Amino acid sequence: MNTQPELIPHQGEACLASVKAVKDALYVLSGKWKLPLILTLSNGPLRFKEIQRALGEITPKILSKELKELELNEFVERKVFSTVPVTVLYELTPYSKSLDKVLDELRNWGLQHRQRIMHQPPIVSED
Amino acid sequence: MNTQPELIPHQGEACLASVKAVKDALYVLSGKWKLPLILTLSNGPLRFKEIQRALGEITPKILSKELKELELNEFVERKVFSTVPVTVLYELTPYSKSLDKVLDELRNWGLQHRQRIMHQPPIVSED
DNA sequence: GATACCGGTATCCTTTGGGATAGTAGTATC
DNA sequence: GATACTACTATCCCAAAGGATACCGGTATC
Repeated sequence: MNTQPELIPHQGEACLASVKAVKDALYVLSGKWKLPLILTLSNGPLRFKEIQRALGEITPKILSKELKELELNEFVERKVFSTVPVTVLYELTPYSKSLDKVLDELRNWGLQHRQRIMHQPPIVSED
Repeated sequence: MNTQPELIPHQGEACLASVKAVKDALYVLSGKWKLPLILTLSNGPLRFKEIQRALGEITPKILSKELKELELNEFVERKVFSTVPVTVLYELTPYSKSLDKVLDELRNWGLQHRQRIMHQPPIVSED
C-alpha cells in the first residue's frame, strides 16, 4: 500500500488534443459580453452606438475589443457605409449559426444543473 | 436615414434566462484546470499528490480550490480512508458523465473551428 | 532528534479581464 | 466658433484568477 509509484503517465495525445479543442470552443464564448452580444445581433445588424445602447453598460473600449474578437472568429461581419456620418453595421455571419447546437447543449445542461444543485443541496457533514 | 430611434428593446426574459443558463454551464468548465482535472480523474480515482504529479504544474492551493469546486458541482467525490498516512481519494461521480455530451459538442466544434480559422485566413484589407 | 511523506492552508505577488474617463477625426448644426 | 453626433482609441485603474513560497499537524523512518 505504501508503494505508489504508479505514475499514471496517461497524458495521451488524444486527451491533450481534446482539452485543446474544448478550450478553443470555450474561448470563443468566454468573457462577460460575448453571449449577450451574439444574442443582441441575432435580431439583425446594428451600429456601434446602437449595440452600446442595447447592452446598456458596456464601454466603447470593451465593445470594440469584443467585436474584433467576434470578427476574428468569423461570427460577425463589419460593414462600413459612407453615409452622412459614417455608418458601421455589425451583423452575424451564417457561420455564427454553427454555434447553435453547442449553445443549445450548454443551455440545457446549465438549466438542469441549476435545478439539480438547487433542489438537492449537497450532503452536509454532521458534526 | 438620420432618424434611428429604433431602440430595439428586445431584452426578453427568455433571452436573459438562456444567457444565464449558458453562463452557468460555462462556469463549471471555466478556469485553467477543470478540464485537465476531469480528464485525469476519468482514468480512475487518485490521491491529492497523485493528481498533482499527473498534472505536473499545479500548486496545492489551486488544486485544492479546483477540487472543492468540482465537489460542489457534484462532479467529484472526496473519500477519506484512515490508513497509515491518511489516504484521500478523489473520484468522478456518475453525474459527471452528464457532461459528456456537452464536452463532445464543444470538442467537435472546437476542432472544426480551428480547421476553419487556420485554413481560411480572414480577408486581409489590401492597402 | 532530523528528515520525509501526506493533505492540505496562509501569505504574498503577478497577470489578466474588465471598466472609468477622456480624447480623437470628421461632419453638421446653431 | 461652440456644440453634437458617430466610431472609435488611449490612459489609467481595480478586482479576480492564478501562482510561488512557506508552513502546519500527523506519522514513519533513519
